[in-house]
Amino acid sequence: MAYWLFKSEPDAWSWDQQVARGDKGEEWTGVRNYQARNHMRAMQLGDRGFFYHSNIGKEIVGIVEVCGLSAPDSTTDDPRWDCVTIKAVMPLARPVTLEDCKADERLKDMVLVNNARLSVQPVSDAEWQTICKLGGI
DNA sequence: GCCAACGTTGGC
DNA sequence: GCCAACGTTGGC
Repeated sequence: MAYWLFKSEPDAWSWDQQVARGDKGEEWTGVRNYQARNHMRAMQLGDRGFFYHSNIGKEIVGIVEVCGLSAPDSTTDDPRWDCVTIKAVMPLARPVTLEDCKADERLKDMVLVNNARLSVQPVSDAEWQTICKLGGI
């Protein structure tokens, strides 16, 4: 199983909204970046991801699961763009901030730390474990 | 609100 | 295929 990180501005789509969708999940529409799209195409059902609030909070707040494979993004007619569907699994007991990640030697290679602008990112097994621990899970 | 970093577009 | 211009993201 692979691990990922999904970024969202809570103004546009927040963790609370994601939780409210329940097991139906939510299509992760609106990604218009090839790298991010390619990550979504590589996702398998059951893959887990962190849910990160950008701009406001700048923290990882929860864990999501891929419950729908990459499919055409319904918000555009442009056939280049796909998206997966994700559902909330559980919140972190303690949010892990970007600052926390930058301060932790074990997380210095995280994409979140090094490539702020990529909205869908891979997370390594070790990084996943570290953040879960920091998050009180 | 600013601005650096980065990705995309489009003219050549 | 290059690269300048432009738009967007996101941390500060």
